[in-house]
Parts: sequence; structure tokens; C-alpha cells
Amino acid sequence: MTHNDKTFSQQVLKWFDHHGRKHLPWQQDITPYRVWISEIMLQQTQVTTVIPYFEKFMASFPDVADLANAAEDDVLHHWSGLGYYSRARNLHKAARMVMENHAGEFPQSVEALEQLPGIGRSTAGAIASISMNIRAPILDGNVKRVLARYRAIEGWPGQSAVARQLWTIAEEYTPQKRGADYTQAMMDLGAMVCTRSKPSCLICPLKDSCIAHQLGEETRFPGSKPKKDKPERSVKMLMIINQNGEVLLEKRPPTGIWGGLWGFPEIQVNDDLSEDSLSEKTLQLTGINIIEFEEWDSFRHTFSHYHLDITPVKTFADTTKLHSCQVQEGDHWHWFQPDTPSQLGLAAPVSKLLKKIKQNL
DNA sequence: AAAACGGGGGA
DNA sequence: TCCCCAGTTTT
Repeated sequence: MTHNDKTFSQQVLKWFDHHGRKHLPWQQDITPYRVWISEIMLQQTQVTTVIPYFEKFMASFPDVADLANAAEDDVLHHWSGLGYYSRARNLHKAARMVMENHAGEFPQSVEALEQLPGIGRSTAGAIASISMNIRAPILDGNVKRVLARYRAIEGWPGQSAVARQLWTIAEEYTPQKRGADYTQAMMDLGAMVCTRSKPSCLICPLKDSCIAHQLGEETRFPGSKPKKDKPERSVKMLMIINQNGEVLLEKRPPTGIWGGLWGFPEIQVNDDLSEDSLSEKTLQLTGINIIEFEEWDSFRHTFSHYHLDITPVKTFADTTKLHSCQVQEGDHWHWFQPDTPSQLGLAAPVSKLLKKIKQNL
């Protein structure tokens, strides 16, 4: 251990002595079981929410044997509102494994703890260090943030290379003594000082040697998850206008994008579409012959999971051939009058285009 | 409206 | 090994 590393944990521990949390329910009567339950609950929920859940859980299942003997539904019931219910199922399963495979005692190593469902490296480290006096690092979201900033580690911790670096650093800084306090201290520091946004650097015990702070770029670390690029789709929206100046709308299927709303007839754009094949497809779709294409500029509408590039095409129904039209006013088709205020459910880009048509006419 | 959270499980 | 997922809170 270098001099610097020693001061790191010393600074963190000194801060913890003055400002850390020491009166949380799971910090009293510390046992592996109580620490385990609290760590699993805290994975997804903030402290103030967890406290009442923890108290009720402990009242109903005071030790691992009680939990193992409980009905799964009963365990899930105690979890309801916390979310991530597979974790409650894992808790239950793990409790049974502790009873069957370990004679009711939690295994006394990080590696063995990790064999239990729902316990990964970080949770195992927390249980081992807080309740077993084993020197073990943790790397939960709070600690990742503190370390990534302190050392200005680039990249998203979801990437294995970045996680590897952070684990190495976490290991380096973990002190030989007071491991339980240090673990708690790092979590508290991340939760109370080194927060995701607006960190309180001025009161941080690590501010003098924190690289991100020196750079003035605290919130750039840790790197955020790369936005998965959304697939792109293209569609032509046919704005077919009849002799009365009405625009044809089609009711969309009940499920999927804009389910049940009214929209323009659409034609998927795969390859380049000639005007001839466009008319042909429209004829198939509606029985309407269209004339006078006016293709407007495309624009992009973005959903949660894909981009939709929309090319509006303004056309007119050929009134001389309307007798063959298969479009009947009703549940599925509607001739929309741009001047009449609409009661219809319209997708946002459709309303936008209808307004433009109105101005245009 | 989007990102974050820790671990499991499937590709 | 990487990627996606689950549910709720926070920003």
C-alpha cells in the first residue's frame, strides 16, 4: 500500500466518523442475514423507502431459517412495491440453500457467498466486509461514482474493461483495518456527497486529490451508458385530397405505434419508389387513383425505440374514377374536413401535417 | 422522458 | 463475453 492509498481510506474513515450514517436499522444487531437483506433491498431503492420494508421483513422473518420456511408468496408479499421481484425469489431460494447446504450459517468467504442466487461480487463484498470482518471491496453504484471521479476513469462501467479498472482501484483502497466502516463510508460518501448530479465537492474529504474535481468535470464521470442507436424506418404518408378538399384518414390497428389513432394511409419505403409504383400501391390499398404528386420534405419522428423518417406526399384523388373507390366512410376510413375541428385521436405528426394542408388549401 | 441501479440469463 | 432485462425513483 502506498502512502497515497493509506491517506485515501484514512480520509474517508475520518469523514465517516463525523458524517457517516450509523443508526440505520441494519447497522444495529449486525448479522450476515440482516446485512444481506438490507443490501438486496438497497440495490434498487433509497434508504428512506427501504427502512419500513426492512423492519416489516425482519419482524416476519427474523432469521434465515424463518425465511427458508416461508411460502414464496409470503416473501413476495413483503416485497411488493419494491420492484425487481425476481430478487425476492432469489432471496427465498438462497435462504433455502443456506439452510440445506450450509447448515444455516452463511458461508464465510466472498467466493462462497457469490454462489448464492442474487449475490454478485459487490453484494458478497458488502456482506463479508460489514458482517464478517473480511477485507473485501465493494463496487456498487455509489462506489463506482466516487472512484471513477477520484481517478477520472473514462468509459461506462457497464463495459467489462472499465469495470475491471474500477474493481482494481476498489481493491487497492480497501484498508486492512476498519473494513466494515470503510465499506459503509464509501456508500455514504457516494449517496450523500458524491451524488450523481450536483455533487457537494466543497465538503468532500477527497476534494484535494480528486482528479475529476481538479478538471472541474465531476459529472462527466462515470461515463454514461451508450445510447443504443435506434433503428431507422421510413414511411410515406399519403395525404389524399378529394374534390371537397377532404383528406383521407385510416384508423390504425389497435396495437402498435399510435394504436387506434387515425392517420394517413402509409406506404413502407424500402427501396426507391417510383411514382408509378406509388400510385399502384395506393390503388391496391384504397381503390383510389391518385394524380399530381407533391412530395414534401421528410422529417424525423423519434419513438422510444426507433426513428421514423416520414415523407409526406400530397396527392389528389382522381375524381373521374372515384366509382371504383373501395373506401367507405365508417369505422376504418374517414374523409377528414380540415376546416372542422376534429374529435378524432390523431398522432402528433398527423395533426401537424393536417394543419399544414389546411394552410395550403 | 430518460437514466440509473446489481445481478441473472440468454445470445 | 456481451447484451438485455426488470420496476421504481430521480433528474
